[in-house]
Amino acid sequence: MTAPSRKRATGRPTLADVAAAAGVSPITASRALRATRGVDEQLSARVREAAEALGYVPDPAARALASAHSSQVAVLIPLLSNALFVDLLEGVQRVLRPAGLQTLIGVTHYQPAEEEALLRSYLAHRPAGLLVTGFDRTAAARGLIERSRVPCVHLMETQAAGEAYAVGLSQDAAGAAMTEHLLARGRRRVAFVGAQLDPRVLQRLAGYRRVLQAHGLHDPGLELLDPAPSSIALGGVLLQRLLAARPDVDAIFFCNDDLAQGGLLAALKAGLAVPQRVAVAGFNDLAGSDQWLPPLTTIRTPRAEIGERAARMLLALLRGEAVDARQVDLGFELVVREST
Amino acid sequence: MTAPSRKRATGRPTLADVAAAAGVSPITASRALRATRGVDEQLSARVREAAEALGYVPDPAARALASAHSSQVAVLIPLLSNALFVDLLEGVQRVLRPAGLQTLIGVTHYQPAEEEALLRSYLAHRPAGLLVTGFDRTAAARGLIERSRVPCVHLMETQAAGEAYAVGLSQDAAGAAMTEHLLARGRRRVAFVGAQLDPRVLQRLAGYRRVLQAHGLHDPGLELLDPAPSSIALGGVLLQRLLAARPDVDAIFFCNDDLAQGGLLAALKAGLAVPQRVAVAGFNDLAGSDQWLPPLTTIRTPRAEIGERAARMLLALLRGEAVDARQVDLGFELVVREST
DNA sequence: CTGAAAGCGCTTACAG
DNA sequence: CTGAAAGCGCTTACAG
Repeated sequence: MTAPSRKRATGRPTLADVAAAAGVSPITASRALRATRGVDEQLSARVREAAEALGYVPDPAARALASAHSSQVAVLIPLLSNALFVDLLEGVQRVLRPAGLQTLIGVTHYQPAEEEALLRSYLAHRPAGLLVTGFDRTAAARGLIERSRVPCVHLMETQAAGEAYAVGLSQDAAGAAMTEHLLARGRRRVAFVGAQLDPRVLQRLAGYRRVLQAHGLHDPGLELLDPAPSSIALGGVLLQRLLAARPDVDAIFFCNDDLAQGGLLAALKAGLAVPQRVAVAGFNDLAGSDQWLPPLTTIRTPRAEIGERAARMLLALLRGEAVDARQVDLGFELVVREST
Repeated sequence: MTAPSRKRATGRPTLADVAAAAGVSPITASRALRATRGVDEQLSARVREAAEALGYVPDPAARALASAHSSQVAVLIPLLSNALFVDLLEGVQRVLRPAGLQTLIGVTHYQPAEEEALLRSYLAHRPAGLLVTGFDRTAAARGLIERSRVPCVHLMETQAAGEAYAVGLSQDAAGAAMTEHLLARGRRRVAFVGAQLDPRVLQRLAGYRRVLQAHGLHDPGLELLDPAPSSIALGGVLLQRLLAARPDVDAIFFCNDDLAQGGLLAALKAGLAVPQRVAVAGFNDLAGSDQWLPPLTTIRTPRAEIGERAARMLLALLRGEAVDARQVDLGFELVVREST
């Protein structure tokens, strides 16, 4: 009888097996493999060899149960169908995976209620950390995060962060910068076309307003806001709607590149000269915007870097290291192409 | 002293608390909450009330450890930056979430080695189920899946499934259908432009070849294959390269919409009349393709349905229910617009 | 239909 | 630096 019939065993080697093979106690094996505290280097090496030889893989469930912390980080984003958030996720995973942390992706569809439900479900898993988008959530969700005491870093925005950890950029400043650019190009009737109307779009809008007001050029009739989700198709529709209402418009600041791309296609279709007749700008610098007709002027946002930096901040928090700045503003870049 | 100082307790109510409140044993409480076997309806109701009153949330780690199965399903896809896979995921989550299963998303970047590493890491979590893309993986990865005995459904392809569970469409037939369409439009020098060159692209290529060969029109010089990742920019580049090499081409079948969109933009830029001078077709019917200039002829793939159907098949397997068909072909739709 | 016992595979907290 | 004991919060397998 080589294998004693342990009734419920899974067949996978356990820490006890590794410990036995290395001739140490399970706790010592545990400590050696986690490199947690001073374990004699010789013993440590023996344990690692034994683990290697047996093909030992720690059981995350047992680990989570015993330590009250899983090795998963929950990330909540509004949408997966927006390249912006995909880039953000790639940045996050690039940092988290090498650190042995898994990413649990939750998609909120811009619905606070959905986010709250996801939070409940994910918090039950006692994630090691939490990454959430922006600050716009239900009071209940905020309470859940706080009471869970799980370290949490906020993504994309830095405004209104208060004491919270956050990595992002000033959406307001970026909106202002684009508006300044359009004015510098000699435009005077600058429209803002927004969809989805999530907090970040509204912050860009605030920047746009501030600049126009400062120049005495703000005209509420040039703001076109639609709560529908952004898309190329909607960009075309909104361009038409705006032109019908305000044929005198000489520049359009679309709140993101999807809309702007659709706007440009619609302009081409309608024979509307861009930028001669009307300048067109976007936001985010998504893939393809540089290939457009004409190439699109936009704001490049460092979303991959935001993801990486936020993940590194979270790692620091998990390790109990000091975080020098609770809020990190990674800025943006105005990319001027032929559409303005 | 109300709260006895249980040293390592988390403060959250446990199954024992619920059982005590309901006046039953923990096992009965467990069974009542899982609705697993005949528990007296009265007791069951009492347990559910107690759980509700205490705000009890089962600990997934404890559950996983005791049952040897987590409530997570690992999904491996090549890329998140392709809308195709995002739609697939949405379909999967739409079915899995209501069933109480969480989705663990792994991105392989089309690298079999990366997929194998992800598989190792995810399998350590003893997922309840596995959803993987296609059949192109390392032998080691195949072995891992098999030995894990975790139910696995394959996505997107049905070809070469053998005994495996799979939900998808015949990429080959879709490639053939598009080629037939171009021939029916009177085109005779039909090019195939492919990038990434993953198995599904090659299957579309096979369909294309088969049809052209049947018509005696196959010309290897009209196949342009580039292993680089697909993008709008690459579509433009490949269009130029093809035209330079074969100015006589009268139709171009791009292996996906990203490339085709870029090809159309480049054609516009170059003043190349589409479809008069050359017809252009894509694959997948991504967002925006209907808004293009001209609107793009393409193949609509039912990826959301594939995700849903695969998830439902997985649920059936988890419940030990019979699955009538191991392979499900959900077909495709030829969408003819003005570009051909 | 219900339950007492044992166990899942780890780590914490306490000693030495 | 190392370890024996206890425990994390559930479910399985066996009785009755």
